[in-house]
Amino acid sequence: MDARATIIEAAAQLLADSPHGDISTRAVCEAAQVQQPALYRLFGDKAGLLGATVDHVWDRYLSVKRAAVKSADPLVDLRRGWDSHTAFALANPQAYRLLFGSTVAVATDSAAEALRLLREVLERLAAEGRLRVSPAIAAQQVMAANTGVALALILRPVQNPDKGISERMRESIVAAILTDTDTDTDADADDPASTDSSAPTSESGAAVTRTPAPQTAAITLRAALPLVASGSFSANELALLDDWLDRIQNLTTVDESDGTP
Amino acid sequence: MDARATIIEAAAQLLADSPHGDISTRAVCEAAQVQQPALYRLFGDKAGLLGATVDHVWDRYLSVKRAAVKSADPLVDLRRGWDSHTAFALANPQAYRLLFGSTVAVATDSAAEALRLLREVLERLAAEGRLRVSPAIAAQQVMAANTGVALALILRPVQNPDKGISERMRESIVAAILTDTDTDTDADADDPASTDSSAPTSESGAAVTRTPAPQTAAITLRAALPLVASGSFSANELALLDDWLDRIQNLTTVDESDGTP
DNA sequence: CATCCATGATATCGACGATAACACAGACAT
DNA sequence: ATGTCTGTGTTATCGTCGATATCATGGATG
Repeated sequence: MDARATIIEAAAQLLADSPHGDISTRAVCEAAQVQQPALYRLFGDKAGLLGATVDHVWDRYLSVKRAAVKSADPLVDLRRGWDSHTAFALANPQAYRLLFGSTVAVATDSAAEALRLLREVLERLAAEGRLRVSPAIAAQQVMAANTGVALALILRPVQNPDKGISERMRESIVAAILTDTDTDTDADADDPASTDSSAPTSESGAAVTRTPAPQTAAITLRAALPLVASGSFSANELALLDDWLDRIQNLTTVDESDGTP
Repeated sequence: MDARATIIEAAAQLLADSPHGDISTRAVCEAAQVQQPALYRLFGDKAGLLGATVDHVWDRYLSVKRAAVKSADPLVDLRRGWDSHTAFALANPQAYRLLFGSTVAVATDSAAEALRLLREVLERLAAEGRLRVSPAIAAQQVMAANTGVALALILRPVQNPDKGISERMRESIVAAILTDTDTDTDADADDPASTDSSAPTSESGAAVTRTPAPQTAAITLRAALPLVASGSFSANELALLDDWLDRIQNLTTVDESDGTP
């Protein structure tokens, strides 16, 4: 096998196994059965090695992404791209941190292509007159928000145990960059998993828009609960009421026209 | 001066001057006129030194933030918090990267307090019935989006030369977490200087007049209660919940805690 | 005075990034 | 065949870094 490929493979493996994302060139050389000068002749620098390694990991990911067929609706492709971005970040946290959380290896080929694919989808949306802002600005916003949630999930899993934050942020950004006439197709024509829990309150369908959402009311009441704490309820009653309000505010979907047995 | 404070000051200075955010304990010791064992006795570890340094920079930032007076409209405070967060990231890029772009020194006191301040603002919004999601979820989303744009501005200034991305993202997230009746200001908020006075012109009238009355929230929730009836609650639970909401909506206690005119 | 603890200073260890110096093999032209 | 050039493998080394062992000193306190 090519020595360069062997070194990159070993570096990628060590990087994935490293808990802190820091690997040493010596360890890479030992794993790849190569001396240090060979590594420095091939990559010139440790940054070059890391860049090539991350580029390789991204390339494996992008090859799958490139093979994906374009949907008829570019909005579906946009959502798929967001989800695959988040999935890649969670699957390769160390490589992702190197690419999006540090100044090492900026603007590698794969990262540029990822951004290019995103822009292509957004330009398709713009061609259909569904974008509220320019594709360049929309791409900036989508990329920044996506990296924000991905880094939060990677770096702070304990503070952000909620796995739905990616879907929520995705729908928020989608609603922000799309025109108003397009915000009705958000929650239904999507992957069958559980992404419809993002914004069921106000605009998911015609059924709920008429009545005030109980989630919002529960949130409001819960926040105002300390004002009534003193006189009328015991501590236990308040605790139980708070539990129930929490249950209501976390309800996923309340469409009465759907799901009722 | 305290040796610990001297070391932290020197470390902060070196960190701010470092182009890549990597400082050595030896350089810190030389700058602070201290031997290495002293540093290790005081901070135990390099991570401890970095954590204390970043904590110190954050504390300076938070002292300004804490001193800021609360506005009558929590939405104004939310926007101010967002802008100051972005400004701090741009003013202290290296410290910001350490705190939000790496696993070093997670969950320090200052970072926790920053999140707590954000949650306080969001809870005030929730108490006024203007929040579409729970304060915890809204805080997650706001923080993730804010760090996303800040890191994009810091790490990729050439790819993101647009300085309005922070304001755009801010309004997108604001529109996403607020209820529909409150989302009328996102049309144009590009003015970077007058972020404090741009918003309240059109909405502060409707917003401030809304009192954080638990009675109103109870009425709203009670009206929406049939939507959550099936599935999550038993008939007896629903009956008791309805009784309690009735008790809350009939409360006659006057809230003297809030002195807003 | 004796004991103990906090601080200071020197030297050192192992790991790391990076490179110099040298050896060796093949390709090619003359 | 000889010489030169080039690419590659090997050893040894340099300077830096994080971290620590070791010893000395200087008070406090009893």
